[in-house]
Amino acid sequence: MMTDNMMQPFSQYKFFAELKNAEDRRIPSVHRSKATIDAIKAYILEHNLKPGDPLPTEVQLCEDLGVSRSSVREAVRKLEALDIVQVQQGRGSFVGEMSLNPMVETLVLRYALDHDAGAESLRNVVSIRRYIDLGIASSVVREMKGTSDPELERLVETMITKAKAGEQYLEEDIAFHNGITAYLDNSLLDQLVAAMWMVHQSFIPKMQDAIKQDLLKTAKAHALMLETAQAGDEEAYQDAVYKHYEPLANILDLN
Amino acid sequence: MMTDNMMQPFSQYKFFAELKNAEDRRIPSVHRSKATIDAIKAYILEHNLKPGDPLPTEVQLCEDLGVSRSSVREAVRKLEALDIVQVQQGRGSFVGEMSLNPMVETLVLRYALDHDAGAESLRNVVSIRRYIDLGIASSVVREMKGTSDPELERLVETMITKAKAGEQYLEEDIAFHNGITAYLDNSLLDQLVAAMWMVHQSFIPKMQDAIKQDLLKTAKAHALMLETAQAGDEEAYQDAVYKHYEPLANILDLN
DNA sequence: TTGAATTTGTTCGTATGTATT
DNA sequence: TAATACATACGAACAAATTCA
Repeated sequence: MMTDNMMQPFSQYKFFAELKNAEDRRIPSVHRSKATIDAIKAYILEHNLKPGDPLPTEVQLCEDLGVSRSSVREAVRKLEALDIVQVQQGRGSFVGEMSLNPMVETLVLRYALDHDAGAESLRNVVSIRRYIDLGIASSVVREMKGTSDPELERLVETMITKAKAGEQYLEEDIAFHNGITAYLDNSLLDQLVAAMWMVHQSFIPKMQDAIKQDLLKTAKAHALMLETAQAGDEEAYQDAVYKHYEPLANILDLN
Repeated sequence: MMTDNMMQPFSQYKFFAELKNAEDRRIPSVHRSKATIDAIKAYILEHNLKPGDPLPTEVQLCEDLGVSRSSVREAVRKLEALDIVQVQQGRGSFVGEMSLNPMVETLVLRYALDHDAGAESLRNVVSIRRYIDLGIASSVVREMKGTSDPELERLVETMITKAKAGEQYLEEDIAFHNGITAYLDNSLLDQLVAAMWMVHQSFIPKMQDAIKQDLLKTAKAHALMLETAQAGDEEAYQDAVYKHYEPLANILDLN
């Protein structure tokens, strides 16, 4: 079932090769939106455009592809939803960042849908966050061993201070985790961690009271993660990760 | 317990509540597409619809929201791109699966963009796959210890057989990894692993020759993963994971 | 099998909002 | 302030797919 879908992302770009060989080739009369999407993707690939680079105007695309304005607009809308294209009224269309934000949006909606499975859904997200933190332990420790990081230390300080004052520290929290993954030089990982964190956080407001008493515990776990990583102790780092998720694990019945 | 509170993070959907209280309230004249999207999302939430459930027709939405058909269509297009809505010509629109497929599509394009950094992009994806496999080791071993799994064993057999014959085993490969994660009872993890695998595989054709000689090595690593998991040996399982990615790690210069 | 009704797919023309110069 | 370029929105009309009598 997945084999067909799987190969699709690749073969779809063949369309452009055909387009090149026959400039006057027109898109079939039905389902032009899909073909138009492929054509725009192909245009980006062909010209090796990077995020922020301008795309042809809607009218231009209409002429080049031989489709109507509406079809082009609907195609652009789809690409916009995926953050492949950014549209600015009055200016034009540009190549997007292709971030994981659309995924966040979808997951947040999806996990809000069935109320019964809501708790389990949040459990899934938190689980994955912990899996990743455990899985990167070895690499993190190797990269951070013997280093010092004033920025991360400042974040830890701030989180502990805020925790003691009973305040949340959402920004510092994500900044800390991204500061850790930054050592791994993997931009996709950075985004994935940030995305999971955002889905996670979008559900947190409702359980603020439940975790409020554990704010300090989590804040100190961050400190422990930083210490153990810099000390080069992988096992202790993984223990710190478990401690970090312990308050949530208790609430969500994570095992 | 958290069911009702679960709605809280979705203050963005306040629009719909306002719409209900003032029936004649119309969406602002500019950027209706965004508001229309929110309204459709709200409709799904409000009616607690599940994947496959039918949505109102385009005309219906036009009347209910007081916007033109074009606006509704563009809004639906965006939701379709995110797999939040599925549209079938002649039948209607339905709630989508909200899968991670859109993310796969985006990542494949994004990583196909700059050929120079293409290798590093693939490196990122493979790295994440390995991080996850390492991170779930502890839980996998705990869940699989002392069990037996004819299906997984059959997959391992097939992969080794095909490897010896010099054949690829894409389907068996992903089936194996999903068979492992199945023990963790985390549907989002299943999809994430499958998604990363698909992004990964979409780049494989380019390096088929390079990894062809390592087919057997990887196939046997799968066998080792299964054995060590069932034997309850976490450390050996992690070693098996490293072995599993070794051929790729060499090519991609993973550390 | 035919045909009508329903629903989405596509096009065109027109008017308006927005940003740049 | 005016002109230009561009995206946003609307509505009517027809095409194509699906369903059902």
